[in-house]
Amino acid sequence: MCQLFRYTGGVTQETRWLDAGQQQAWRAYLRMQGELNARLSRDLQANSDLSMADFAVLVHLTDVPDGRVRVLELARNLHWEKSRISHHIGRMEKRGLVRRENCRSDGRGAFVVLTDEGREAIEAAAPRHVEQVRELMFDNLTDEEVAVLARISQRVVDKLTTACDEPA
Amino acid sequence: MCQLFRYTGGVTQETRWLDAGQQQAWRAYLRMQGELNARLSRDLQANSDLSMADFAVLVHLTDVPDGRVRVLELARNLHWEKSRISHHIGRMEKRGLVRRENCRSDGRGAFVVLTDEGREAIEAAAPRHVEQVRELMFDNLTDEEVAVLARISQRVVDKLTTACDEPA
DNA sequence: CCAACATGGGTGATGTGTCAACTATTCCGG
DNA sequence: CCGGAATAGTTGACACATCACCCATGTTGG
Repeated sequence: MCQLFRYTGGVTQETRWLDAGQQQAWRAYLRMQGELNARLSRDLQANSDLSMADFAVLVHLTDVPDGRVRVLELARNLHWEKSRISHHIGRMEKRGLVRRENCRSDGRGAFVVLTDEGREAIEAAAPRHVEQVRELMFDNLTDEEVAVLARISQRVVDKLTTACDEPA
Repeated sequence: MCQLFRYTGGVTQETRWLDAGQQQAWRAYLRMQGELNARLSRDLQANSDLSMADFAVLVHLTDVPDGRVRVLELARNLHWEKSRISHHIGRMEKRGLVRRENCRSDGRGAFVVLTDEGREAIEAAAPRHVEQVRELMFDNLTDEEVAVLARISQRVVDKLTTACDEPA
């Protein structure tokens, strides 16, 4: 996922390849993305026995009344597919971090509910994880760089959400 | 992977939480990272029947004499673990994109070799993929933003590679 | 020469994400 | 009130990444 754009030959059509600066930025970005994720995941797992995905789910549950959310609302909020949520909730349920509950008002629906065990897990995990994000990312960045990162990310996300029909 | 840092209460220790700007940047970054990856992967798969990982391997192989590399050199270059490479090469071999070859000079060793089919696959896939990276990412960014992204990424990667022993 | 160790690489189990297909309920027009 | 469409959620098959462990070959000190 890192040397992606060394490839610059062999195709004769008029493809708009990346210029040198863009190539460098893209490779550096891919590498940061891959390794930062790997590192955070590994340490979170080792320290707290949670994956980043577990963490995201638990965070959202602590942030919602009664620690109860409808499954698809959780999915929308995390920008996950419904099947991903479903599988993941199943696995977390097995570990006792959450439990499912039927919804009275809509027979199709289900709630995901934070268990005490889940709450303890996230409260134990969060400080260390945040500290690590700070250390690996933000302590190395100026305020302006943080602002630019936010701006870039937001712009790309916007582009992604508008460009969902185009044939690519 | 996106609402990670709404969590700001419930812990009384003196944890250095993220400030508002950092939280926003972190969430936006996580979301960009997740969705950009998902989108590029999905389209690459749909258009060319390759994953990002396949692509990365094939790119490296086109970039090396005879399209032949030792397995661990490939791993080091992509910053992958050896078992990841091994599994992945196995799957790519089944699909005819690469093949393995024994190494005479070192009986333990093995080469990964690009097949004609693999070369055709990467040459067919690359232009569209690059075009999409441009469209989704670089066409939305000023030159300065690209430079900042590269700088940020590089600095975080450096931090990651130096901070490999610390207890997190 | 040989025992210990390092190195190159593979394997199987497990957790995870995606896609397509499925079930069950609810909604909505006639 | 009934039949079809939409909605909520689950399931199974598959690709993928990681971990721990394994085997074979090479290397090195005695």
